[in-house]
Amino acid sequence: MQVKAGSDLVRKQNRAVVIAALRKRLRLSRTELSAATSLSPSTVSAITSDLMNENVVLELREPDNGLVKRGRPQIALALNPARATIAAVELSLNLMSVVISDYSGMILNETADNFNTGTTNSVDILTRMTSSIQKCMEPVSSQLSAIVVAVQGRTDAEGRDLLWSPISPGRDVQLADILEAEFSAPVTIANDCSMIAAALRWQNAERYGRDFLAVLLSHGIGMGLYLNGRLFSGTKSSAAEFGHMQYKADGALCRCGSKGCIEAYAGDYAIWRSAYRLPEDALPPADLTAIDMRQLAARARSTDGPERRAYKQAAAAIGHGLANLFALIDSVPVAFVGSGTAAFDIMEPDIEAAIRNSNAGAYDVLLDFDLYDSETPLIRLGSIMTALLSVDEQITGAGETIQSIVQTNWRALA
Amino acid sequence: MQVKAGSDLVRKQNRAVVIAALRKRLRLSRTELSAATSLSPSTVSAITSDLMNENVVLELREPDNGLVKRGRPQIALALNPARATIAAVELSLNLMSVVISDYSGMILNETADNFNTGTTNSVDILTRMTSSIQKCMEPVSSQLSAIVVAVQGRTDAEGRDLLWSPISPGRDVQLADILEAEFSAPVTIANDCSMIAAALRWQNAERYGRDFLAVLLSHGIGMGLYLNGRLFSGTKSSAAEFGHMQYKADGALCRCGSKGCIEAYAGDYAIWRSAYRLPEDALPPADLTAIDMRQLAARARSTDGPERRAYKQAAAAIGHGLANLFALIDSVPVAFVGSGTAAFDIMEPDIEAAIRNSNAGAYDVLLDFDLYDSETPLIRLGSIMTALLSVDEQITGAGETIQSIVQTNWRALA
DNA sequence: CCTCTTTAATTCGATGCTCGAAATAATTAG
DNA sequence: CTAATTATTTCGAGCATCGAATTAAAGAGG
Repeated sequence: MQVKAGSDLVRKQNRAVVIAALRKRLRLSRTELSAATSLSPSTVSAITSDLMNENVVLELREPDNGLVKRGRPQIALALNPARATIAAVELSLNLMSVVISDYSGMILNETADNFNTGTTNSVDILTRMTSSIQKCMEPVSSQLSAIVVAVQGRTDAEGRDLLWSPISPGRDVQLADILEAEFSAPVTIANDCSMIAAALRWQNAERYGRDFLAVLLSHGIGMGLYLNGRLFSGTKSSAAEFGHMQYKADGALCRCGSKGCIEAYAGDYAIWRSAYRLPEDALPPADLTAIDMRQLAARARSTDGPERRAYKQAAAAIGHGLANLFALIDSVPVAFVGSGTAAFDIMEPDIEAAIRNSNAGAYDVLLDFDLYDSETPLIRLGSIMTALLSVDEQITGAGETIQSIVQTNWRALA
Repeated sequence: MQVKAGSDLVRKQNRAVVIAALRKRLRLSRTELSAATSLSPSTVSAITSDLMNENVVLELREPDNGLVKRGRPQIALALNPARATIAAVELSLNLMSVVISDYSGMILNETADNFNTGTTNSVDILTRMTSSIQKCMEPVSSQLSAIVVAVQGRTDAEGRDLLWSPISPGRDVQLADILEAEFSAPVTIANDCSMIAAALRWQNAERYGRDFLAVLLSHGIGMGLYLNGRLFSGTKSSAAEFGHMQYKADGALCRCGSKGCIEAYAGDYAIWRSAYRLPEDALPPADLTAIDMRQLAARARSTDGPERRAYKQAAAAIGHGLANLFALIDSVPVAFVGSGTAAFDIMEPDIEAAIRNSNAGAYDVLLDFDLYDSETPLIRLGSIMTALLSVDEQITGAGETIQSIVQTNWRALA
């Protein structure tokens, strides 16, 4: 049920509003903050004065922005870069990368560690991760305030444990607990596709404001989904396992061990397997390169052979999944991300056909696709922003929540 | 982005908390309210005094509850039944029923109107609906404060238009606008399965608190879903069209016009069609009775013939849909509702098998099913509660929303 | 160089909210 | 009839926002 409110929560909320405005617009005077937040100048004054005492916000006096104006000049405020330091870790197939950023989002240092993730047990991965972070922090003389680990695979709903990952044999690894003990900073374990979606939203709030879908087309198939301006996740795990919705009962073998998953038709390895007419229950080697796939796509474009059929089947599987998803949430803009987008031209017609041919197609279905060929920068941006926003939360005084008094219309059953 | 807060919103929130407590527990003294809401006695005093002036709350002096205690006796407060009157309308196949309730939830009057919905156009249905409501309001000398119409079919996301319904040929009927003009009360058009879910949640908050699923097994297949304590709906429509997720590409013909929907295998008409080996693209007459279906189920139980195969196929389709849904949201408790539950014993093993055989089954999947044979009382309860809670919203001062300051963990990308 | 105008930011008093403590009200116990 | 007990209201303190008045810091102009 809803919970009581007090004036302290009002302050927290308005502090959060001010910080969010600065996070988004980088430098704002008090007057501009007042306009942006619709708080009165006096309130902005009070809040920013607090925040300056807490070293969260700085006055930038230096740069006369050029235009000379009548009247007292505005003093720009900005988030204090030195207020906090965060780490964004990406763990993907055979690669662990670490980025350190200050509170303003500026990157201070980065490292990459290549090793065979498939043959490394979870204890060793953790050891590598802590030492990577430590190494990356060496030139930075400060403590970490937040760590976000973006990982291919399924995490628990609270973002603490890595339940399963295709890149490593470990299961139920309590990453967050261990890293928190090591760095005494709050740690979040996030699904990589969630971070992609977070990045898109940050980059382009216009287009990816409330509802959209990011689909990662790569060795495997992943998804990040925003609904109502919130990242969607499962009740117990990160879920949103688009790639593991079932396309065909008792169908092709998937990396996850089940049969018939969408990924088992649309992942790089699946397209490869199908193009080379390998048996559906065989897992081909995991070391397909982007070049291999580009050659495959080229052959699919040039001749109507098994390669093209493989891509068409992949498209049908993806379209089937989207149709089913749209049956549940209605159609939303979709951003396809990753190396698989290089062959999107081959697949698009069949993806569209599958959607139009389903129930979703009976309504004014929106087929609004964007392509982003590389996922890495998005995962990085999403992780950094997630970490920074979690620091913002700590600063505004997290923990409690003001519930929405009045939820939209009849969705309100308290 | 988040929006600023002021002390007026604190009051609104706390009023809402007080009203919600009274709505749930019916009669509470100020002391008990203070304990239930964790507001101080002084604040409860101030708020209840306001609410009594607004005729929202009444003091109940009469009933000495029996137990004699030391000290000043508590005065029970309750919602004032006379404060508002609401109408709950159910529009289903060949039946339109209306219930009038007072602000305390007591039913004041009800009517039912049987007619052939399939051959009635939307204008006539609307005429019948307004006159039904008027007739039902005749003995009640008051104005309506809210109307909820529960209807089989797809509504728009704001609950205003009926986009499509299997029971009537009309499309995009602007029910809410027209009824609001007629009764000058806020109107919500809701999907019937959403109302079923709302009722279950109200009835049993213990079990159906945060996350659960209601699946209607009847002539068609519908779903109502709560996630995070909120009713789930699509971005543009009520969506959540479980029955119209695709089970087999290019499969059996569905009422909705598409092919291969879950409903086209698991709806009563589909089971019947399959049991009688009618062609998959034929729509059998829509007048199957519960008795017909019970006989079919009996035959399926007694002999291993086409009837049993029909039910097993229905179960596979339902299990497939649940598995795909669980891939997205993780497994949740499921309440199966409606006449189809009478044959649930035949289907359960195959439903379970389909789920376990999918990716969802690889995790600690929860198979937690409940049966409710009749949907009508649930739809009624859900509609009444939805209407009452919308009146509560009007009273607490709806419109504005205090956003959650701090959203859980990293789901926060503002 | 001094004053006026203009715009930014702060200060101050008013108002609204919750809360704790004290006061008041309405009972039973004896 | 008085004391004890429990419920509710009243009152002052504390905190937050806001509008108006004040102070601060520039450019414009003679």
